[in-house]
Amino acid sequence: MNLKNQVEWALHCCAVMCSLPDGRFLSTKALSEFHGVPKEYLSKALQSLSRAGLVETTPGAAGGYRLARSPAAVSFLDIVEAVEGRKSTFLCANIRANNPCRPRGHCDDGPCPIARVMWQADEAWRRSLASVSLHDLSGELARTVPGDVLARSQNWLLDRAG
Amino acid sequence: MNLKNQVEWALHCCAVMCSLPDGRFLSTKALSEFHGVPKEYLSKALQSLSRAGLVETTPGAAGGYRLARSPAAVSFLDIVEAVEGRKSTFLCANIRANNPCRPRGHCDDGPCPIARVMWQADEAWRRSLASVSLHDLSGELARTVPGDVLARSQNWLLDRAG
DNA sequence: GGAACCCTACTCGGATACGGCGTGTCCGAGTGGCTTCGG
DNA sequence: CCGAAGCCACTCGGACACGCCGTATCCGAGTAGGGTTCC
Repeated sequence: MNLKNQVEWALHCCAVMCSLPDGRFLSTKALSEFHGVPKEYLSKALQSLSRAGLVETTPGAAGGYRLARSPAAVSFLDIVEAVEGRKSTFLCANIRANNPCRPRGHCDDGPCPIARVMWQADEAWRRSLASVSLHDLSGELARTVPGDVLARSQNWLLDRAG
Repeated sequence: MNLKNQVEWALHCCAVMCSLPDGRFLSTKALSEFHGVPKEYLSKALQSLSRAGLVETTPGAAGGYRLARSPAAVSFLDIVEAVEGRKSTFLCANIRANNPCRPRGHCDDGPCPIARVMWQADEAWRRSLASVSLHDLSGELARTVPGDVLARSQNWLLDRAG
């Protein structure tokens, strides 16, 4: 019951893409070196984001990624689901149907009450993630990270991207 | 990012233990046959519940499991955490520390803002699970499952347990 | 008839095997920008 | 001097290897109750 580390990487990549000037892209290479993670594997996470329509890509030299929408329109849930998938955490095998005392054809329709509780918790998790956008995160970062570190990071990335 | 199927089994086992008369125990064998799951493996889930103090055991013949507390005092979260563990679903590797522009010793204290959002969602998930008790589940079952099926299941289990 | 004994059924923990998936790497196809070469 | 061809860097997708963990099974130690046997 762990989220994959690609989720963390994708979130950090989206975070640095928030303050990307128009017309610029961040390459996988720059992002991987900036975060200290393997380039080829990080590429998988970015491809997931691309498949989900959260980021745009440009092929070729000076290519790379940038956000496809405004930071305020991208929630944590969007990113987590892009990487992790949209299926529920709890998989109901409907084992109540194995009850030897259950008449045939009974309990086959309608969700299992136990599954319903688990799915409600899943919903709460998703709601919480959906309530925070990349814009909110940017604000939080601007408040907690010294301005010079932010600016230097920005320049460091732009130096290495098209 | 899936909960193990043992979670589902443990929840169903706890559900049937709710209406167990005082002084009686349900054996692993009975529980496994009732739910149609492998006995030896279900035993692992029950052992997890036992380790967490949610159920009591009696060794020997006519032995088995019963709830250690009243159904109202056992939440879904208790059961899920007993089987799945108590650690968060999001593991923060603190990759922001790899930022080449970050001055040494900076950002090392205080949680990563991204991790904080993920942990808040985790908290929401846990709160949702903690808000439903086995007592609530029993009520829901009594409302949705026909009384004769409940009674017959009860007797079926008691016939096979001490 | 009562007590001691054995047998059985169960819990509990460890050991083991297998498969799937997360993790990580490598490679080839496609594409766009830059450099270089030729007219 | 200018256009075209080649080169390079990057994206994207697939293939592959490795290791961990969830799944599943088996076995032995310990224990309590019931049946059996012996006094």
